Amino acid sequence: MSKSSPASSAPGVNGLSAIHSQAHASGLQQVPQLVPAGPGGGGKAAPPSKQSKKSSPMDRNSDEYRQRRERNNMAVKKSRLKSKQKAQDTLQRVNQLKEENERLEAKIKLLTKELSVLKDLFLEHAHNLADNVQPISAENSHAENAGQ
Amino acid sequence: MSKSSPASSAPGVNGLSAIHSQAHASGLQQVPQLVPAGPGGGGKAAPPSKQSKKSSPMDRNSDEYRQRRERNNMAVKKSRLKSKQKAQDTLQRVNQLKEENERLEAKIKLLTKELSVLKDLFLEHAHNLADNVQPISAENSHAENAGQ
DNA sequence: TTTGATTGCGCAATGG
DNA sequence: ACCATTGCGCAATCAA
Repeated sequence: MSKSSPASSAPGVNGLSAIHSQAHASGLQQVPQLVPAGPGGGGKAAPPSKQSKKSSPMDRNSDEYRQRRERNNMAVKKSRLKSKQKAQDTLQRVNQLKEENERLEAKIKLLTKELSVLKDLFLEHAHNLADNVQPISAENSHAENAGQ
Repeated sequence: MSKSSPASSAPGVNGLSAIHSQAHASGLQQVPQLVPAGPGGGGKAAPPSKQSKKSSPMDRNSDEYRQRRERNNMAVKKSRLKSKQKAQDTLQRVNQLKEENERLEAKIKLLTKELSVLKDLFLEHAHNLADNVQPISAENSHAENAGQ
């Protein structure tokens, strides 16, 4: 993360048109072609002897450079593939979850119904029992007298 | 900062040390203002009649070119943003579904338990009834008198 | 035909 | 030093 992009143009409002042709730092490659003399600017009188790779813009013709680029390109490709795959998996996961959800909901519906039936049966029985227990006053309709 | 070498001359960059990969020119190269013959080989002949499309090399220094590029860059940015957002939404959706799933499962568990309890009660009653109905060879089993 | 939207790709900076 | 990620620009292609 992080976003330290060089300068680049600022899209924005645009007036866009004034600064073009500017070499974009990143996207455009214009290759300096050769490594200037190093940061020191002027001179560097021959430092020790080992300074070959590093501390220099690294020239793009270098074999090493090309190699690194190629490797990176592969890595990028791989990474992107992976990323895409993951996204797809996530999407699949959504469908999977949706299905399971439906399944669960159906089950709930079923259970609810079963429960309802059973409860009704219970009520019926309870009434029957009540009738048995209190058949005395036959006319008394409702009113649950509990106890005996 | 930086240099402004608009375009004036071709980079001179060299080009490619070797004919690597395809002619696809990707981000590199500022190619002289000339148009290649087309993507490699492809040879998709142009449709009959109607001349090819852009026969013009379309110079990259062109004002119009820069404008088009800029527009496309914006579009690309936008598109990618959107894409990223969508992916994020999908991820969120997954979590949402997962939550609901848990909720449903909990409910199922509850209902199942309730059902189980009711069934047991039911069996008990059934036994009681049986005892009442068939006390004949009843050795006084275990039954619990319905009492209430 | 034009124009925005997408997509594959390479480069470079940066994170690990 | 190396690979993995990520933002970015370019160009080809799609879709209106």
